[in-house]
Amino acid sequence: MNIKAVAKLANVSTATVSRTINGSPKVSPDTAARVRKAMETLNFVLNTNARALGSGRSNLLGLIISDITNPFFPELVKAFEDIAVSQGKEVLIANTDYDPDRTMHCVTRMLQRKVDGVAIMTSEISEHVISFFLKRKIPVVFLDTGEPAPGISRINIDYPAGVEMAMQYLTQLGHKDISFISGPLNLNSAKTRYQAFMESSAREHLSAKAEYVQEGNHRPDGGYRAMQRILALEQRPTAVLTSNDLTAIGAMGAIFEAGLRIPQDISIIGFDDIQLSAFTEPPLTTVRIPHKDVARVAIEALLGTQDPISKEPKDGAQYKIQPIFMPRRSAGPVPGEAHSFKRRRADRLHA
Amino acid sequence: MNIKAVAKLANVSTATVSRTINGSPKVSPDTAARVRKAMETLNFVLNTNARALGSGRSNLLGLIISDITNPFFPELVKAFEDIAVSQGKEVLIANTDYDPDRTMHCVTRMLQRKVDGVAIMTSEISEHVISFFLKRKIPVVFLDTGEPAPGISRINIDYPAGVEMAMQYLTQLGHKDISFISGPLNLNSAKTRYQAFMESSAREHLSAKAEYVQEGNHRPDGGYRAMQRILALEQRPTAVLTSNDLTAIGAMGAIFEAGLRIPQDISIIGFDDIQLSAFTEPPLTTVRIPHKDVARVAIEALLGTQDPISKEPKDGAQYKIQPIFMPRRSAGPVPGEAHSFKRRRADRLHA
DNA sequence: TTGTACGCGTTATCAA
DNA sequence: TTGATAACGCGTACAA
Repeated sequence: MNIKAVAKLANVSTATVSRTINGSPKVSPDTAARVRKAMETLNFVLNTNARALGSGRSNLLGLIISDITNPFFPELVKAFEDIAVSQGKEVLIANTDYDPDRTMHCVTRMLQRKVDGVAIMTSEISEHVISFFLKRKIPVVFLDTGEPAPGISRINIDYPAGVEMAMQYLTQLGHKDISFISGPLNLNSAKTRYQAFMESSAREHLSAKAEYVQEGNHRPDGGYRAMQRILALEQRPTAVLTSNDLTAIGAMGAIFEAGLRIPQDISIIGFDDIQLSAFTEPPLTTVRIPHKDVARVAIEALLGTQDPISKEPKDGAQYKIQPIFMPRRSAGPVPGEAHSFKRRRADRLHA
Repeated sequence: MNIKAVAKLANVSTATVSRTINGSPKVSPDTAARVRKAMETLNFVLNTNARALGSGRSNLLGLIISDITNPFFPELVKAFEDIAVSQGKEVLIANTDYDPDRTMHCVTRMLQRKVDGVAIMTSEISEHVISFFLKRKIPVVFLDTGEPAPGISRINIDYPAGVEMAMQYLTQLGHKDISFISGPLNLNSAKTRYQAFMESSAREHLSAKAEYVQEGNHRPDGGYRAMQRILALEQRPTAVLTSNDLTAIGAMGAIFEAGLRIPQDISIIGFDDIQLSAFTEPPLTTVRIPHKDVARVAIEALLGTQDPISKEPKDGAQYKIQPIFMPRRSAGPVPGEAHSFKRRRADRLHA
């Protein structure tokens, strides 16, 4: 069940079989047909290991993410895979779980499998591992961290703009006491969002009480606990911004359990816009990260970043992705004040 | 940066390097040390393609799932990966999206990469593709479908038992009019759950109105729409069972939008117990599928199913997984009747 | 248009 | 305990 058996059955050389497989134009239609028939009857399956070994190319794109359990990532993975497949590439997924050891292990896997490019969608990666890829001339695209360089492309989500939209929305609704539940602050990605909040908060001259910022873990339980701490505060904020949707969902649980209403008593806004956020009660107002764009741009960067002639990495591109504000129903006017606030339709079905 | 360079630097043959890499006992400690040092200085990375080609083994376990966007699967993937890695295996993930063509493509990928075993966690796969794996003596484990056979293991979730627990719970709370929102009924997995409901419903002598069963799509939007249809019914049910948690979450949105309360006006129960279901409002009563057990058992089946001596597949094992009922707060006594119902604590933090 | 023959990096067999 | 060398299955010059 290798190329040789096919060649024998079709009465051609292995080279012709190989050419047929790879759609070479210089193989006569009828021999090609004969070869294909032989493959069919033999149930021939190409050995990609041998192919990669011989050609040096694996047709594999690596995708490193930090937490497959956070719905944002599966959505990203799916978009990435869809586009990759449409370009004739396959995807090798690796999950770091925010663990440095495991991250290193993921990088090794990518190297071992000779990927044609890697998208690193976790900011928890030491810059020096890039060199591993660069030395081997493997194109890299990063999300959310660092500067572009030859062979390295960067995708930056405009967090400040996203946070600003949310803050503007809240201040226009009369909120002045706005809390923030961050992600784990030892993570760069979380820190970036946190800083964006702090800057926006300063710009709007809001009360910058230290207790108004509580640390979560980007998971519901962290948001839940952080919200409990916020609710226990002497002077409770009237609105809460969270570092991601999962955090917001956890926080909503704590709010309801305290017998408060959303958004009448307290407003809440998430970040990411995972599919489920349209189906919480009330539907979650959030800031969407357009994950399809992220995926598209990542693959574009990976496939376009290597000069097809010299195999030298070209100058890496830099992409900026604009978040989109998604007003739903978890954020409303500040309590106790009259505001003209158009209550929106549910929007559950219309992303 | 191949084994040859390492051999040269360490003044040994490539065979010795290979033996060192693979921890062969018959290589003297000091030569091993010399080799390791050489690997270090050269930043040597093993080429797994070459290894797979030479040895015939890939160290790769395939995992085919149907919808990575459904949180149940990432949780399963993660558990599967964790165990696989702890056994020195890697995981190749493939997502079918319920698409037959794509499914076939996934199978081909597995074959091409010469996986050492495949876990097929989607029931949407024609039984004849098994032969592809069996012919090549690749162990297979299926979830939720078919009979065990040589080289094929099966994991069956006891859906009837799971549904029965939910139904018992509801009937004991006085419910007699219980609705069911199914998954897409062209899918085997959805059909199984649907049938379990129908049987349980008959057993409990419940009103088996045809309109009480509505078809969803295993996603929130499907649950939302199905619930709207149910709410429009002349005689509304007092409780709704759903085919999975995502469906339940969508249904809850529709209930709230109709101005009804959960569980005072209507009770709802999910299936799967995804992480988020503890953080909905109210927390979702559901039937847990213990995904860690599923993952553990799957890998056990894959790794134990091939006779290590003869390489002949052993008789496949059959495993039955018992679901676990997770009472939270979305199901309560039937409206308008006095019942002794202990309202549970939230349980958000304690799975 | 087709065939021959070598190389890819590793493992495995057989000698030493 | 180590070394030399033949596979493994495919791609690809180069030749025909």
